[in-house]
Amino acid sequence: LNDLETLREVRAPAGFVDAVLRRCGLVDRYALCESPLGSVYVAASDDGITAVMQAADDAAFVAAYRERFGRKVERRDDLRGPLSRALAGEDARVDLRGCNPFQRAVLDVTRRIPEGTIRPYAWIAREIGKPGAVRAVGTALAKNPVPLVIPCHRVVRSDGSCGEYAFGAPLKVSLLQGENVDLGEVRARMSERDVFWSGEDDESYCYPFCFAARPFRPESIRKFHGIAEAHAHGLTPCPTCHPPLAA
DNA sequence: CGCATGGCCCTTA
DNA sequence: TTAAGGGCCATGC
Repeated sequence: LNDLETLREVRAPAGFVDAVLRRCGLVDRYALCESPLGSVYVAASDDGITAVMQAADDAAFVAAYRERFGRKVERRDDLRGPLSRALAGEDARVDLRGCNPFQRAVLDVTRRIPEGTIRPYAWIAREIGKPGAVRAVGTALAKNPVPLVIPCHRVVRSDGSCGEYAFGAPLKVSLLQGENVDLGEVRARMSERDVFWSGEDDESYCYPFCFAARPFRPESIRKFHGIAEAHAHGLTPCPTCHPPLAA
């Protein structure tokens, strides 16, 4: 019964499901996969993906994995395809058992940031109900065990600058460029404080960085200084980027 | 603009 | 128990 329930919940590619459900002990499995960051080691347990790491070779990876997660991990090349698909953004299960509730909340929100989209650290903090914990959000993302799968590279500073990244800021920039995110434009948009945007026929107002949910056409953008002005036009907060409801 | 500073919250040693 | 320090932020020059 347990296995049936698990099977029902898994939304990962079929090959991955098979592998994950094949209970062959308490040892995690890994494969070397190609990614936008180059070759990376990706590991999984029965519950989902546990780690995405760079390492010099297999021995170094196995040692680093044991050091960080306290678990043994063995190579399984037949997982390469499924794990690669997960890296590419396909829906896959993730095993975050090593994360505390705060970290998990941060990662859960970060995971829902769509490709080609960015969000500020401060936005994540508000989303998890801890608007003051901005800095701690950065720390939590720094320890993201599954970068790319949980796209922490899409979290940037509130002024639109890129911010730090576990694999180095330059790689963060190129990942975003690969998703057609124009950081220059992002920066320009976010330079205006307390300004909210809406499209011509939209019923809601957004943070200016809400450009994936709402591809504003330049000629039809309406800008509001403060949300009171947006409310005066009968607009409601965007259900995706959740701008404030009241001042 | 760019830079420095104090503040903030959470984790770790 | 405490203190230090981080993928930050808002201010104030």
